[in-house]
Amino acid sequence: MAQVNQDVTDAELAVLQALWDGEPATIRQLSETVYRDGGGSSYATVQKLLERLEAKAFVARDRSGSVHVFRAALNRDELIRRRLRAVADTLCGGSLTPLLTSLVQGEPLSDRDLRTLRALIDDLDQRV
Amino acid sequence: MAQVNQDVTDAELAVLQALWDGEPATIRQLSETVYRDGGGSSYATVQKLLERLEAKAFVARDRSGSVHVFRAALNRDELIRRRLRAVADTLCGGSLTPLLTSLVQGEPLSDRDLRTLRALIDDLDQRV
DNA sequence: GACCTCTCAGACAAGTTGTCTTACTCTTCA
DNA sequence: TGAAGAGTAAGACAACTTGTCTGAGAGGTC
Repeated sequence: MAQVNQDVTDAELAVLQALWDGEPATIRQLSETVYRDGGGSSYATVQKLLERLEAKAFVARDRSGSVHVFRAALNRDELIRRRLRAVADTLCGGSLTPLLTSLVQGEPLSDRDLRTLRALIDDLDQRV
Repeated sequence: MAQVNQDVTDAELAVLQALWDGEPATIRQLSETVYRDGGGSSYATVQKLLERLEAKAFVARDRSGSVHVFRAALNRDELIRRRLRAVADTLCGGSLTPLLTSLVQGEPLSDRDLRTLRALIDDLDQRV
């Protein structure tokens, strides 16, 4: 099985962001959003990026109309989770706990963040 | 300013891991650790990887002896933090909070993790 | 002074990534 | 009906990254 790189590159991410905001959209709409400043073949570039994103199943393409319509098949939270897992896999033997402690200890959290976090944990406790 | 890629590649990480375990070490020692299975020019490979790591200030080189000795200038926790920050920057506008909530909500945490986390937060609360 | 082990500098192929070109297919409408 | 315009499909391309390797030269040691 030809293993494609299961992540999103910068240019691909720009297209995804546009889909997260406006979806669903055609290539033309996306190329106008992403490459606002014009620039010759931006259409073809977006087309290629969408093709690659589709190959990774990160966008879905509706071929039913005469003009294809694209929508994101991966939302921001899923992408975050994917990248966190990648960090855990390469640096923590797959465990997510070190990431948690790093986040809580490392950077100073605002009161608001602390409260949110505590609420989340209380919630989890209840559910047990 | 020629911006070097401020991350660690897979091969570089293998060398770093060896330094985290055994440090400090010479190129020869490292190449024997990292490329246990032998393989011709592993020495030169490790040498190049260390050169690149040094350029990024992720390892420090002691040139005082006739044989250079290397040690890690970046530990695992710092690398974790760096990667988390990269995720936050590209996907959350720099905020780390979405990462936290993703971790707490996304994957089921063990009782042990929950307790650790709660203790960490209590600790932070006290300090305020 | 021959030999060994270093360091240093750079070459290299393979892969990735962003962009562009070309060829072809559909619609649409005069 | 058929020419024009807009779309899709496929692949070429340069620039860059990454892992590996080569060759030249320096410095000990016996």
